[in-house]
Formats: sequence, C-alpha cells, structure tokens
Amino acid sequence: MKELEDHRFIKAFGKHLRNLRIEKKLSQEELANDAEIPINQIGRIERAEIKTSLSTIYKISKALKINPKYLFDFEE
Amino acid sequence: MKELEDHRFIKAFGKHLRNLRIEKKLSQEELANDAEIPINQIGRIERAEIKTSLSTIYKISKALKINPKYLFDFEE
DNA sequence: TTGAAATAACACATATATGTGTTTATAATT
DNA sequence: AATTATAAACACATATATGTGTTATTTCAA
Repeated sequence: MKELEDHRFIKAFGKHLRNLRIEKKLSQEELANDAEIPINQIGRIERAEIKTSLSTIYKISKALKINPKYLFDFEE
Repeated sequence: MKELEDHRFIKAFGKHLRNLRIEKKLSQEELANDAEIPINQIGRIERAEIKTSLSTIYKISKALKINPKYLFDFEE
C-alpha cells in the first residue's frame, strides 16, 4: 500500500514543522497570524490531518523566516 | 499583493521541476507513470497552473529518485 | 514538409485543502 | 483549585487539486 509510505512522510513533515515552530518560540496562533493563514491550519498540518499545498508551504516558510527547502530538511 | 510573490515561487518550482525531469530524460508521461499520478498533473505543475500538494510532491520525488528537499533547491 | 511524439488546453466529476467558527481538552502558571 | 494560554476536535461552506478523458498545438526527427 503506497498510502502508508506517503503518510509516514506527511507525519514526518508535520513533526518537523512543529520542531521548527517551537524552536522559534511561536504558538500555532502566532505562526498562523504571521503566515496569514487560518489558525487551525498549522495544527492540521502538524498532526498530518492534511497534505497541504505549495502555497501554504511558501507562506509558512516566510513566516518562519527560512527558505522553503528547510521545511523538507528532515529524515523520515 | 501577496499573490504575486506566491506565484513567482510556484512558477520557479515548476521551472525547476521541468529542469530536473529533463535532466533525467523523462517525458511528462513517463514521470507521471512512474509517480503513479495522472499524465496531466506534471504539465499543470510545470506551468504553475496548480499549487500541488505534499502528497504529489512526495510521489514525484520518489519517481525522480531524489530527496523531496531537492525539489525546493532553486532560486526564485 | 510530413509524421510521430510530446505537451498544452479544454471539460467535468470527485476528493481534499482552505477558511471560518465554535466547543472541548490539555498544559502551564499563579 | 482556578485562571489563562495553547492546542485539539468538531462542523460546514467554498476553493482548488486530483483524476479521467478528449482535442488542439507544438516540437522535432526522418
């Protein structure tokens, strides 16, 4: 089943995002505000509820003040 | 307008994907088949028609046999 | 310049992300 | 224990990606 492998990646991405957010000492709400996306989105991504889009990835990276590629700089 | 900036990023992503695909000497159809996604999706991403998802990004990186982060290794 | 391969450009149904709001649960602090 | 901040868990409407199919256009080699 390809879904399992895919889901592992999505979960790792969410965990990595959470790590980066906490490193920067931001709440989900603060990050969401900075990124100009709804408050709930950050939690949904961190919990791997959704497979977010390039657009949201870009906005989050801007709010974290990092290059988007660092959002993918993690091991599964 | 934030949309413009966002769109520059999406376009750069598409251009980078096209470069990577051509480097590997794959047609859109071959890459789509390898990634097990519809043939049209690759073209839509390369032309920046859509802001694709984490899931598709993962599948494409697998098909290209690269780490997903290299899909974001480009300058805007 | 013609034929074949590759890509673009349509249309349309379905699945999923987004956006907004409300309510519940969990931590942390005083 | 009570208060506050944070995050999770719901629901629901809307926007957009996905998936499938067909037709036009472009590209490139013979």
